[in-house]
This record gives sequence, C-alpha cells and structure tokens, in this order.
Amino acid sequence: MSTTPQATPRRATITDVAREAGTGKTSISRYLNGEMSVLSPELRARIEAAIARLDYQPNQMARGLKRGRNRLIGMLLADLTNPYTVEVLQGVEAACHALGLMPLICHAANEVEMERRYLQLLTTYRVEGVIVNALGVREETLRPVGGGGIPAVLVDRLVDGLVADMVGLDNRAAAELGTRHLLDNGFDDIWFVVQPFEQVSSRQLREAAFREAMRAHAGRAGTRGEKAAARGHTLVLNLADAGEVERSLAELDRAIDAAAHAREAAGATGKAARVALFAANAPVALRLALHLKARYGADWQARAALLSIDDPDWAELTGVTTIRQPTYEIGYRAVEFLHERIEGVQTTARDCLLPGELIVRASTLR
Amino acid sequence: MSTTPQATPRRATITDVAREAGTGKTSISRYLNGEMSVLSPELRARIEAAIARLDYQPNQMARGLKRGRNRLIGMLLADLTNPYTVEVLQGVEAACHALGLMPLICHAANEVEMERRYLQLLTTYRVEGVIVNALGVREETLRPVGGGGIPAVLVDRLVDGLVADMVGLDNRAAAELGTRHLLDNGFDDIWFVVQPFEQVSSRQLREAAFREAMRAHAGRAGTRGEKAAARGHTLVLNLADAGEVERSLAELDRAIDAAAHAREAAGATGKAARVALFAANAPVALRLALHLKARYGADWQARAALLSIDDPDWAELTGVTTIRQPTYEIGYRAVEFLHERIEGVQTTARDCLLPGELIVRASTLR
DNA sequence: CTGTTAGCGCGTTCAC
DNA sequence: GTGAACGCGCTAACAG
Repeated sequence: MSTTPQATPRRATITDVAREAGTGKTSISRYLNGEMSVLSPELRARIEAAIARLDYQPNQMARGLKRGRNRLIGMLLADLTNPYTVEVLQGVEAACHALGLMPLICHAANEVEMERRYLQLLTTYRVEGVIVNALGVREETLRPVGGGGIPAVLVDRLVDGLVADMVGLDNRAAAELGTRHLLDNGFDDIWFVVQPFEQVSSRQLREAAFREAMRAHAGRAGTRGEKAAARGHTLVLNLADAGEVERSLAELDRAIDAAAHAREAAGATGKAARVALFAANAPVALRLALHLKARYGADWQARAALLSIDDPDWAELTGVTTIRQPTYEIGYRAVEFLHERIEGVQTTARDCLLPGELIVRASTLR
Repeated sequence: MSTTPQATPRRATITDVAREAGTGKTSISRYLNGEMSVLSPELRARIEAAIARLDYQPNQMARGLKRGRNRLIGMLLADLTNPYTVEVLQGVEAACHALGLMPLICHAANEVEMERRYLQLLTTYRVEGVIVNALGVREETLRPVGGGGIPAVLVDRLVDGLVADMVGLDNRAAAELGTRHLLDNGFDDIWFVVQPFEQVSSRQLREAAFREAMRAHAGRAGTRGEKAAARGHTLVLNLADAGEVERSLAELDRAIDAAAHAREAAGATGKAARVALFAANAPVALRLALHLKARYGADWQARAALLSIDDPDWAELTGVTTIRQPTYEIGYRAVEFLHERIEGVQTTARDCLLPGELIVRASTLR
C-alpha cells in the first residue's frame, strides 16, 4: 500500500461506457434516466456490466448544462453560531434529500458583504432556487433573487420589498405566550431583551407582541382593579458591539439591584417587584445568563427569572424556561415551498407561520 | 409591485454578450479571464458595458465542464449537532473563501448510509476534493476517495486503510493534559467517559492517553510512596442507545454515591476519594451534566467534578473545565491541505496535530 | 427498440 | 488584436 495519495485518474464518461458496451451514447443516457421500457433486456445487461466495470458515474454538471437544471439550491445562512440555524439546517438537509435536491450551504457570518458575494456566487452556479435566512438588510442586496430572479424562500424573517414565500415562527403568538406565562407566574417587572430590530422583521414582531401583551394585561388589571399594572421594558442588546452591551447590561443591573433592595425593605412577604428577563432569542439569552452568572455567581437565577425564545441545549441544564421553535419543520417546509416554486407554482407569495412550544422550567416558577 | 414571485427569465449567455458588444465569444472569454493585455481598451469598454447592460454572469457549470475543474469541494460532516463540527465549519468556510473554493456541505447525521450516498453524490458533481469528518466506518465506504480517487483530507479522525492527509487535535497531549490537571488537583477517582471508540481513532487515542497518564502517575506515586495510587476507569457511553446509556450512568451513580458515603464516614477532613468525570467530548459532557443535574439537583457539581474535551458555550455558564480545540484552525488547515493536493502536491500523507488549550473553571477547583 | 445528430455555455487552439 | 470552429459530457429530437 502506497503512502502517497495519488492524483485523480480520469473518470469514465458516457462515451467510454458506450464503447465498452458496444452501443451508442443515447442508450446509455436512456438507461441512466430510467427509460428501461425502451431497452432490450440484453442491451440493458451489457450497459449495466459496462457501467460496473468502468465504475461510471454520470457527470451532474454536464447534465445540468444540457437540461437547464442541476438540482442545486442555495442556502444562505446569517449565523451558524446560532443553534437555531443549525437546527433549521437539519430540516433543510432532510427535505433536500427527500426531493433529490443538493443544498449549497453558504455562511455569511453576520457580514453583509459576505451575504452579497455568496448570493452572486450562487447565481453563478445556476442554483435553481435559494433559501435565505437573511441578515435583514436592504432588498437591493437580494436583487438577483426573488421577484425577477431565481425563486427564493425566506426563513425566519422578511426582507423589505422582496416578494417571496416565507416560513418561520409565529412570532406574535410566541411572544404573547411567553409574556402571558411570566405575568401568570406573578412577574411584574419584565424586560424584553432583543438585538437591534429595525432591520429584522422577526425581532420587530416579537418586541411589538410583547408590548401589546403587556398593554392588554394592564388593561385587564386596571378594569378589575386587582393589582398594580406590571411594568414592561424593552432593552436592546447589540451583541456586535461590546461597549453597547456593557451599557445595556448596566441598565439591567440597576433594575435588578433595585428590585433586590425593595425586596429586602419589604421583607420576605413583601410586595416587591419580581424581575423577569425575556430574551428574544438564544444568543441574547446566553449573553444574559453569562453576565448574570459573572455578576451574581452560581445563584444568579434567584435574582431574575429568564425566559428565552429558542431552546438551546443548555436551557435544560440550567433550568431556563424556553419557547421552542419548530426548527426542523421550518427548514423542511422552506425546501418544500422552494421546490414547488422551482416546479413552476405561481401562486401569490405565501407565509407559513408555525407555532412555538412553551417549555416551562424552574427559572420562571418560584 | 406584484405579489406573485415570477418565473426565472433566461439568463444572458456569453453569446448574448458577444452579440450585444458586437464582437465574438472569444473576446468575452478573454475579458472574463482577465487577459486584459490582449484587448484593445475600446473593445474592453464595449464588453464591460454589454456585461453590465445584460447583467451577465458566467456559468460556472459550463466553465467547469470545459476546463475540467469547477472549484467545488465536498465537506462531509458526521454530526452537525456537535458544536465542534460547526466551529470547524467556520474555518472551512473562511479558507474556501480565501482560496476561491466553494464547499458543498453534506450532513450524514450519524448515519453510515447517508455518508455513503453523499460521497457518491459528491463525486457525481465532480468535486475536486473532499474534506471528511467520517463516521469512522470501514474504508470501503470511502472507496471513491483518497488513495485512488479524488483528493481527500480527514478531519479529527483517521479511517483504517485510507491514505490521506489528516488534521485534528493532538489527542494524546490533550488527554494527558486533562488527566494531569485532575490529578494535580487532588482527584483520585477519575472516570474517563467516552462514546464507543473501536471505530473512531480520536476517541481511541484519548482513552489510551488517559490510561497511560494514570499509569504514569501510579508509577510516580508508588516510587515516592507519597499517597495511594489514584484510580482510573473508562466508561463507555453509547449515546445512540438509550438503554446502554442508562446502564452506564447507573454504574457511574454507584461510584459517586459510594464516594459520598465514604466522605460522610470519614468526616469533612477525611481521606475519601474525590470523583472526577473526564468527558471525551462535548456531547458526552452534556449528557453527563444533564444526568447529574436530574439526579442530584442544581448542586450536582458538588458530587463530581467535570472536565471535557471541547468547549461548548454552556461550559462557561456552568463553570465546567474544558480543553478547547483549535477548531477554526483545524477547518482552515484542512482546506489548505486539500487545496495543495488539488494543485498537485504529491508528498506522502501528512498529519497535522494541533494542541488543545486547558481552560480551568470552578468545576475542577475545590 | 436503437443509433445519429445537434446543441447546452463556455474555453481554447489556430488561423486571420 | 480578433473571431471561427471544435469539443467538454450529456440529453433531446429525429430518423431508422
């Protein structure tokens, strides 16, 4: 056995097979495309033998060139670091597998310029469609895609001015579900923490639904006069900017400390505010948890409850309540949508909103 | 603005551009390939204009067909669920980007059959090389690759009988580093917990190095007669089989409980064994942590120390000591190796072993 | 049932 | 400098 990896020998082509089988290329092509009814059993056997002998495998590139479709689709990912993305990817892989598609995965790593370049690259490979988990930037970046270009399906978030199918979480319902859970469990000082959301529709929707739910609750409380209205705050945590993160966290710290003081003053049975943090997604939740742990030590959960949209594996470990997204299904459905478009479906742009599942853990039960 | 995504209009070809620019295809091709010195400035300008007007983008497929190389490489992943994999992927993406390669990501999801099919699919797309984070099965699965087939680079683990470059963690050094750390911190009942390792070289090496380090320590202790030899155990945790997992964890529980009883009997100052768990990778560590937490509650770390190879994001949060792999670099180097092979480098198969970094956290400091 | 022919979009001689 | 012609591996008419 040699220890030197060898150079690739030339692969057999359809012509080689035809010669080896003593026939023409057409018959081979037919065999490859499963048109068995048009081949004599005898010829078929010869072809099979020749293919096996030469270890022949059809060249998808040439195939694609000829028939104008190569079964390639692009998958543009904003951030692989987010477990959400990886989970969606699983669904995408599975669906592609089932539908005979091959996904080209591109990771923009939160860089707009990367996103642009990858998109261009994908069109260059003539992918038949694209699934986009966009960074949420301007529509012009996605020019080659959607409306006038190749079919596209958006995942998790919309892109302004881009007409395309979308599949993702039912953000309104999810944020309301979480907020209600916190209110029902007696938290009356709730901080919705979210990354900058001007550009990202899903974050916008979550934040808006949170405020809406708080307002609705205040309305009910006011009418029935049962208790003081709970307070809701939105805190922006720009994970891309360490300085901003520091400032935001400092604001949070003050609120938490204030609540702690109030609690002491009121005594164990007092009516002090109970603080809860509602993280808009897993990366935010992780950042919050790390900060609280660094500041308050192992017992940080006694200071503030944490609820997160997304269900990272460490949530179970730390007892954090979450709202699980149907990530696998999101990925799967996205591919199905795209496949339909590729096959020529012409309906108006569709939205597929899937429900989240509340997973209650110790963090929000006191 | 229409709300109906439109079908793809035919894309411009090189012929269209030639006609639009009033010239032949050859000149366009030369322009695309940067042979500017052979084009009159005037023609060049016309070509540029035509390309812009038609929004022309060369077809990589046709290109690849003609020149016999398409700049595609395959990336075969055993398990995206493992954060290690995702991190390696980041390095791969970056290197591909830098080298003008396009990675086709394939996720085998721990299924051997998937691995085989994807490999076949990749050759069908005529990828110029493959990076393989194999499931660690028989070499025959990887027949089309390595030695006689297309260039391949192995990541993290070797495959029996497959001659190819490899890049991964220096497993011997890492396992020894971890073991020594535990011994130095007074743990004398150490359980190395690992998934079935007959098929996976990296797990084998880690386990062997662990036992070796324990033996070496026993030798030193014996010679100097300072203290009783520490005990080392290897526990196999087959994450794919819930029943086996239960049994293995039960064994662990007995050991932990025994140590606790001994501790009580000996009193706070006694010489009872200190139990430490050395997880061979992050999935194992997570499983262990979840189990311990379920069994002993939030204070599970008082029962046993946990040290893991791999540094998942929850390690910092829970204070678990880890040995961080240089994952990004592993991915990057793998692509570099592959690129060299693609360019024709013919040296004997190389191994690139990168060092792990010990990150000490509260878990192993008592 | 089977083989021949003509491109798919592009790169590459090789003449002009 | 420039363009016509050929072929990459394959499929799709079109004949036989």
